Amino acid sequence: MVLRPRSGVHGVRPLLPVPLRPALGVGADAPRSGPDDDRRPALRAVRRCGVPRRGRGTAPLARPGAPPLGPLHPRGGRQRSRRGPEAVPVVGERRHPRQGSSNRLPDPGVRLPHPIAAPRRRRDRVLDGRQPDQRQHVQPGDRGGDDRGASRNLLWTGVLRHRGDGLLVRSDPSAPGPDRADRQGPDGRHHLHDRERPRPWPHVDPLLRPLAVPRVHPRRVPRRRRGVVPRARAPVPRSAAARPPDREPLLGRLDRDPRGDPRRHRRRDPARGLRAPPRRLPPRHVPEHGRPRLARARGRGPVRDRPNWEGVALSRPELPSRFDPGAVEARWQKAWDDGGYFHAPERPSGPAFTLILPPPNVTGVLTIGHLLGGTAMDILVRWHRMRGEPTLWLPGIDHAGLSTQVQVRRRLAKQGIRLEALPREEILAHIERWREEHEARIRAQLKAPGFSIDWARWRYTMDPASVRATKQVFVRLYEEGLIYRGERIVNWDPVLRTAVSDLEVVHREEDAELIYVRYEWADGKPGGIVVATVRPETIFGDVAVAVHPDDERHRDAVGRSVRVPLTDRTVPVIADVGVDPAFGNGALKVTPRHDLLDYEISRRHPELPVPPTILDADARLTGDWVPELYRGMDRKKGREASANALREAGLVERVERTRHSVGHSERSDAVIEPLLSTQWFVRTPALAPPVVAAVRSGEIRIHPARWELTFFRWMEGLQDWCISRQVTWGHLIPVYYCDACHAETAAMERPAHCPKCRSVRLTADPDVLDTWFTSWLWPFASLGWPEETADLRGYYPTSVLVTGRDIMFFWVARMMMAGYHFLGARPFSDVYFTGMLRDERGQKMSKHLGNSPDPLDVVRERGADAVRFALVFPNPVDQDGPFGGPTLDGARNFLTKLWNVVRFTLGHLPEEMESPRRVPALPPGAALEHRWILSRWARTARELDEALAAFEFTKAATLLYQFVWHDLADRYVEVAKEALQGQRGETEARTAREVLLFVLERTLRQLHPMVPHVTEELWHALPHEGEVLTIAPWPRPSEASEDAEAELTMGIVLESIRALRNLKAEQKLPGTEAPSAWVRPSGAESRAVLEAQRPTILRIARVANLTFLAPETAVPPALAASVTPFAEFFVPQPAEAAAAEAEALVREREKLAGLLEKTRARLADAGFLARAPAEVVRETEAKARELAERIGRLDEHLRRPGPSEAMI
RNA sequence: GGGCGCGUAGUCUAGUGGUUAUGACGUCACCCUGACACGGUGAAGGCCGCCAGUUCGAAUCUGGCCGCGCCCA
Repeated sequence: MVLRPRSGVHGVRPLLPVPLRPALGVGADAPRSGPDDDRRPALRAVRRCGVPRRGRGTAPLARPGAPPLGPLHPRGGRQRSRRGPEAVPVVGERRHPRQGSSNRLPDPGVRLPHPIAAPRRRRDRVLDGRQPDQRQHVQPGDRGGDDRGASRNLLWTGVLRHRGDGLLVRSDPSAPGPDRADRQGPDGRHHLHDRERPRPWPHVDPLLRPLAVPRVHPRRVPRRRRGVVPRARAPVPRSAAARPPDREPLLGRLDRDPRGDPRRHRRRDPARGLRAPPRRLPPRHVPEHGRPRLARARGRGPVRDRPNWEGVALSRPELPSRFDPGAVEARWQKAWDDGGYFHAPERPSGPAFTLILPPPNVTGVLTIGHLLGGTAMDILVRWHRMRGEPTLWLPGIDHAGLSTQVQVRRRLAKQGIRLEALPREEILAHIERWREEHEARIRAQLKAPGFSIDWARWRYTMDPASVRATKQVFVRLYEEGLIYRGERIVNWDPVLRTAVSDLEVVHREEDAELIYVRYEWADGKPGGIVVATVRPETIFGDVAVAVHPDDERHRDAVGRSVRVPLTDRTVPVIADVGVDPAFGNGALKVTPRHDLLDYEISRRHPELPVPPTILDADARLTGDWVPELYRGMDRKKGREASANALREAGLVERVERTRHSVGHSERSDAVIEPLLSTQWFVRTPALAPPVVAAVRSGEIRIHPARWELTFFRWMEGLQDWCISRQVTWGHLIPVYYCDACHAETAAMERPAHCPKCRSVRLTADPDVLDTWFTSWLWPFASLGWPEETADLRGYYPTSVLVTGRDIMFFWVARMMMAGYHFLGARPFSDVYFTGMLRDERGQKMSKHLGNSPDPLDVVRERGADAVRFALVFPNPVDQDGPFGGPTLDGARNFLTKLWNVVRFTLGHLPEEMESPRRVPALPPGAALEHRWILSRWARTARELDEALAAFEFTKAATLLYQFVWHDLADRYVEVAKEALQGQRGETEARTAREVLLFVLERTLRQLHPMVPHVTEELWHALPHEGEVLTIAPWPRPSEASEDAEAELTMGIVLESIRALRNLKAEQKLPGTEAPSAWVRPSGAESRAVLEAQRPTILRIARVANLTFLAPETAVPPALAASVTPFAEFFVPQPAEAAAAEAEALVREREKLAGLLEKTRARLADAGFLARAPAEVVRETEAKARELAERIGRLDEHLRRPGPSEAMI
């Protein structure tokens, strides 16, 4: 290493003065501009500051999505001080006059333990194995009262010196009292003292108290009720206890056992010599349920966990330290049900928000995919409901004719019963039983996640109303000539023995033998024409050999006749443009009844005979044209037999291996047999124009928009829709045939006689309708159509359709057709396609792969809210995203964080705190952080609304996640702690409480659509107004105002903290240590900010003091430095850190040099100077100056003498 | 074969013309800190798939190539 500086000074003083407001370009005219607008240069300037954060991160500032600062958490500082020398082991307020009576001031510099903490202190002591008495007279400057080293001294003296006695015990009697027993929660959960106290929150509907006061919850029963030595409180591990032992965790790490965590072992295992000498633990701390809570074991669980060691009631039952979804979810789901909040009004006042649940197959089981869609729907529905709109989420199930019959058939087959052999009534009875079983399960699956569905409006596609609607639609289309019965090639499922629609056919590539068969000339001349086929068994149905008219190779063959191999028949060679000359030899055998293309060719050649069918409903060879030998063979056997016969006859020219696409039935997986048969069809192309127009005009919007393209492509190539199915289960086709005159009649009811010949002998059509023929009416049939119901008037058209794009054609497009055709109005205004989920290995989740767990299981194991949040964060709902253990863990962790923020807040709210009706008015001189967090909230709220309006659920979740965790918990709570605890006076305390409560309460509302249960629970714990959160009004972002100046100033504070902490870490200073620090601001403005915020910086960065240096002051040696654009920060550098520091400095310098080089190159470019916007040029110049100066500073510091020569 | 989409730290992901490229998971180090160890602090980790082009300037726009996925045939 070239440079071996003796002293490390990290970074160089920046050129940029602190760019406060003037530099921002933020005027009153841009109050709502986002972070990426003209404010950016200034933000960047701060972000650019020279804190050596190699590799990642930028300054946080007003950047909502990019909080680079780590959470602020004072490690010691004031807190540590409190437990410091004068850590008197107060036993309880009433017994320790020293503590509670504020009129007896201690000596300056002597700190009393925080009164609230008093009981806990003592317990800590006891657990430490020390007697209280031993600690009674610890003096300032003494070590902090635990066994963690003399380094505390530094902190101690530093804090004291710096702050004087300003941090001493506050004596304001109106502040939260010192007696924890007096501090009631705002939630009304006064398990012990309700009797003695008035209800603190009279506005809480008393009816809800049983809900708000979850007495039933065993975890909430105060410890002392259970006896003096409570047992481990058994937060029953859902993992081990709740899950049947034979079941594997579904999603990996569902039940991560903390005992398996090596880190914990490390700490707990004295044999490993790392820490934590074995302590004598009270019996209750012995982990009994596989979940050793370390903190608890060390006695730091929630207060209510502990025995009442003083005999003093802990009057505030706290929330447990973690959210336990099980009981909470059930309780609130019941409350919502009982309250009828999800029942849409019969006659909505004003425009309603309507959402139709895509009806699941009644016999199916919901998958995680359904949960994804359901979560998206619930977010929308709850959001709109909270915005005060009449909101309907209508559920239902689909009779799913074909797939239901398949499943019932399978079940019967296991009992040795062949479904086809049963009479229709019996089949229907079997199906009905099956439906009952599954419908209950589906309901449970929809309830478990907490979907806010209007259960009272549950519908079924076999409801009488639906039957009526279906029939009516059929008859109407029949009368309009849009339904017809015709002979067409259909996709025949030989297993289910029914036709299926194109969409129900799945194509798969399969290997096959392409056999080149010579069709000999009929006139006996040598040679013939060679036809390539993969289906030699269909030779028996040939009526011609076709070649392309332009194909030179076969020009002479056209018009001649060939003998069909293995038969005595001769057929002509014809020319047709439908032949693909590139396939095989360019000659095609034409088998009209068993191939769509062949059928079309034969229709263009009327001279060809109409052949008999050679494959029956079971796809066995049959009919007169098939030689006796082959009759009754299935396709596979017939293929082998005919191929062998061809070989023996010497007609096989050659055989190629090939891959071709084979259609399989979606339901039975049977190979689809194209088969000419008589079916009913809808002329869908006639229904398409208004639909296409609607999407083109934006009357119906598709999200994400790129699917419009796919949509149009399909709509433009529409084929007639085959709607008849040869199965039992479904809506019967309402058509009757006259036995006498064969007239056909479509009618709602069976006619008494034939309208033509008056015959009374009529036969009903035996077929049923495609299930989708009912489903496409769902948006209005489920509302009562064709009756003019109130629901139909009030809730049609619906608002949003959320579904998977795999049924875009099956269902979505057809619903649009039906909506326009039958009601003349769009069925919905927006279509939102969810993505698909991948498992942890990136595989698509599907029932086929067996990697899609039952939503019920996942919800049971992980909790509904965690699952819901995991589905929208951090994974895009509109794209395919992963779903699994880590994602669920992240969601759970977030909920725990939220939970604990509320828990913390509750601990700092006085009893009389009221619900935050409006944004708190900040008194003059209120601390910066209050303005800052309100601004951050307002910004987040605005962006949240924008995201939700754009169906950007992931963005919405991310915004809230970042806000709650980074802004609120890590920064605001940490910074405002001091104020909250009353150490900055009552005014500040009140402001902090009001601001915290406001922000938290609003944020809970905003999170509610995503995670309804936990937010409902927490909301009731806080002062609030209204019955339930579910119907609380959605917060308006404008309640608070965005304050760019506050965000920028706070950014400087946060960045200073980061710089100092970073420096400390660089110097290998233990995190517990609080060194002295120096700062050299780059200008008066930054100096003002830093001076004003000095206490915060000291506390959060955990430095003992902060000395301001004048710009020209020489920096003492042995200081390491960090440079930001607004100030240079210094901390002492231990000798042993110098070398590492030097390396870091060099690396930093090299990096900056590289940047500078790039920047200068740009400035040297004439094109850049000429064409780039002036602002960009200016910025670049400033950047170059700053970089140059920082490099200069680095060099300067690299040359300074090291700490060995001049230790501070 | 046609169409659409996607390639950004080990993994997932944000980012639609000027950022020292976002966050999370995982990794490493320190830390049980009076809300949270499901936690805190700090760190390491990226030729933004490759090659051209457009542009003063490209992760971002265009084209080609490579790889992957989906849909249609």
